[in-house]
Amino acid sequence: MYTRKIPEDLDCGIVVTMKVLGGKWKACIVDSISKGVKRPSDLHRAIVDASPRVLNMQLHELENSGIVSKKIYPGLPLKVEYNLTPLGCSLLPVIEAIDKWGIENSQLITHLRADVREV
Amino acid sequence: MYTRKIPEDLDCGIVVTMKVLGGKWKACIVDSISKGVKRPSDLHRAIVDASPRVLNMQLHELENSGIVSKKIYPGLPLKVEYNLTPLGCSLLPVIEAIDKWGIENSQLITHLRADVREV
DNA sequence: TTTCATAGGGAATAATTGTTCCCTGGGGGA
DNA sequence: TCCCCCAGGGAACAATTATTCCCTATGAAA
Repeated sequence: MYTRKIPEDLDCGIVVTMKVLGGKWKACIVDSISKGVKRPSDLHRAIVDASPRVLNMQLHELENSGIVSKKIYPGLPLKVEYNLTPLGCSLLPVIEAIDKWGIENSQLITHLRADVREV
Repeated sequence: MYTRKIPEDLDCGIVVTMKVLGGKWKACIVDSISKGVKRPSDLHRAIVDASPRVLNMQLHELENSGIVSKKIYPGLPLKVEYNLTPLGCSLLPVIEAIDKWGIENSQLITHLRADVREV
């Protein structure tokens, strides 16, 4: 188990949401699941840029934040499915707002591409 | 200058927005500025948990993403003021959605406090 | 004249997060 | 039998991000 060394205050809504959604691919995962991509292997194929390992870890974190639920179908071949919980669904408008802004402004920040943080 | 080693694809709106808003305190900074806390020293006092150094760095990054603009008043004593640009204002609904979700659900995830990432 | 406030940067280091590589174990096709 | 599918974890390491400490400079107050 890993224990944070630096405490976080969860007074601020922003910090709370970011804690749940802050991982590199979490919002993408939730988004994909909401669009019907529910099985781990499908998610891997849908989000190619994410390494499979992180995807699994972040799925697990989302599960234990109560955002997604995991359903294991008995029998072989193995079948696992992730679904949004009601709490997860309540995140959708937030994610949509984030996605929308990004799409609308993707040109504006093209110059931010790789190597900013200069000076 | 720092150059990312791992490329990012900016095709996904979520990734774009997170690039702009992803720093630990950026959303809080934008939020504060929108509420009238515009001078660096006031921001430091408003967001106590952030170390002053990061606050400066993130302000600078926000500036060069075009989210905030910096106004330097000539003369002494020194006076600097940050304001939201129109682009920055367009982020407000997004931030508000994030904040709202977090506030509404802060109790639900209290058990996520410090030490998750178990197993 | 020491101390505080203003605004901020450099450098080193710590903390966090993500990646890579490799392994478990069973089913099924060539 | 060899290889790929499924679902997933351990360990070590690389990359990123944040913190800490200490520095610049000027004005004003104690």
